[in-house]
Amino acid sequence: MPLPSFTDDFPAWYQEVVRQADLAENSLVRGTMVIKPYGYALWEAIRDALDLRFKETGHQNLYFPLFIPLRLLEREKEHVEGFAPEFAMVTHAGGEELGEPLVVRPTSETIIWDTYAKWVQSYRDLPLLYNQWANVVRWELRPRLFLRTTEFLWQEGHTAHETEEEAWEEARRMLEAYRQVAEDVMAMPVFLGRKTPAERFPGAVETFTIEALMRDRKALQAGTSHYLGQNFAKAYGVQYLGRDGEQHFAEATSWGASTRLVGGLIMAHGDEKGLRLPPGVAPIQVVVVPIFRNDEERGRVLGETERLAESWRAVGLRVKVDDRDDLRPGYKFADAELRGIPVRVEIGPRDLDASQVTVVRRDTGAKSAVGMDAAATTLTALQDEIQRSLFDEALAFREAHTTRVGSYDELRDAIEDPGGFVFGGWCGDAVCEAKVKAETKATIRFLPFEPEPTAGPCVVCAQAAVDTAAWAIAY
RNA sequence: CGGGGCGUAGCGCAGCCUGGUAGCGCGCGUGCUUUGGGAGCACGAGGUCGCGGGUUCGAAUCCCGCCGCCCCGACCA
Repeated sequence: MPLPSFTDDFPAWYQEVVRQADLAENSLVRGTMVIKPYGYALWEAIRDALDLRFKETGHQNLYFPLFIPLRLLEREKEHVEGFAPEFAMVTHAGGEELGEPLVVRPTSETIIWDTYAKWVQSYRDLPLLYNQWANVVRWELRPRLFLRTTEFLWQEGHTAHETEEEAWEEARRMLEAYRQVAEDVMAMPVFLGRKTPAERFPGAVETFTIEALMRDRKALQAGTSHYLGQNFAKAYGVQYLGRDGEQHFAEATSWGASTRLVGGLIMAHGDEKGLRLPPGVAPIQVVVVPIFRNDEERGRVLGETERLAESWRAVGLRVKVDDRDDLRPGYKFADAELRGIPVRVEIGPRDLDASQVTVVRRDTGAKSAVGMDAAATTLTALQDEIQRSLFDEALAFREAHTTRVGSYDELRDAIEDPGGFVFGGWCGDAVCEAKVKAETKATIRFLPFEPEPTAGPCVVCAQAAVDTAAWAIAY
């Protein structure tokens, strides 16, 4: 089945890619999804890349329960108000109405900090550098596979520190971990910055974000890291005896990234033919399609194909031989393209006669003949080349869709065309922020860490700017 | 919750206005021929027509009620 054109109808294209490439499908309860093996493999690759960086920075995994007593959530006022509309609550269990409703976690700060209160007595107990891989539930009105589902998989890091400085460093360190995974593994360039108070995590003092640009020119928040100050420590009574002999509240951070990243991966690189996966996350890096016309050729080709595939696996490539008996090569080519496999190798009688294989890049479509002996080296080098090339292409696309403006008219125009990110001065007033949102649907995605001196006055009200803001229409 | 639309085979749809015993494409199964860009032919399997009630000799079709889903408006990884 051909895909809908992604320039004409991007949402339809997205939905069909997810379906046809066997990534996921909707399940019975609205907003819930079944993640299928190929889609889950993408998540595993992202998860492993993140987990590796968490461990490298000294974190350990642990696990907290799914259910949280409602009263526990209510202790941090801003936090509970922020999440209350999205709660899924359990009111009945064991055949009776519960004395106290249980909230299915929308995030775990509350139960974790309530527990940390028992674990933290002294400065010697700090820092706590913990992370959990879990599912969470936020009741969604407008679900979309991977991008916004009622239940999703994610990781949430929750750390406790002795000093404010340490906690700020932690929040920035984990933002950097997200940047690395997005850019170096997923080949998805991201901007880093702070959120405005309106877009901040409920209960946070500061929220940092990585923001990516999708091929329909909409922005995607791809990961967030929060400096929580002492808000949760105070609400849940996490105090320690300090080096100075006094009681102090612990300093906190939290940080999360979710299965939404799979959606970002699809939308950052996809094209008219389907997915284009960077080798860093591709479950299959090389697909081999054997070609033959009769039983004699079949035996010859399949034998050689398996031998070559094994030699490529031996150098560390993830190789799959598409030996499905009932499908013709043309179908397999299209199928491999749909699934975004970075490199396709065709091996047929003509190749065998010339001691070569035919190599086709998914990202550019370029086809070349490579001698069998050199193939392992060539294929390995190609993975790096494609990884880099996808990143460069995405970066060029983002640069072509990033504008700097000095007035409200320019802002409006730039949101329409070229779309993407629009940088301009901002006075810091939520009224100006809300006005832009109401009139253009664009929100402030982030405030860059380094304000741009050229940004000029607030593009909305012309008062003095205190920040540069990056506006975009977002998912 | 306000506005618009849709429920018929695994998926996408036609049939409904003008009642007469359910059809098309894709997919699925078997066989033969095919195989370097999404194969062809033949045969075949598969349906409580969203649910309940009513009108009628007869309802996917007409009437009443209900349920569910999708799209557009206020929040969110």
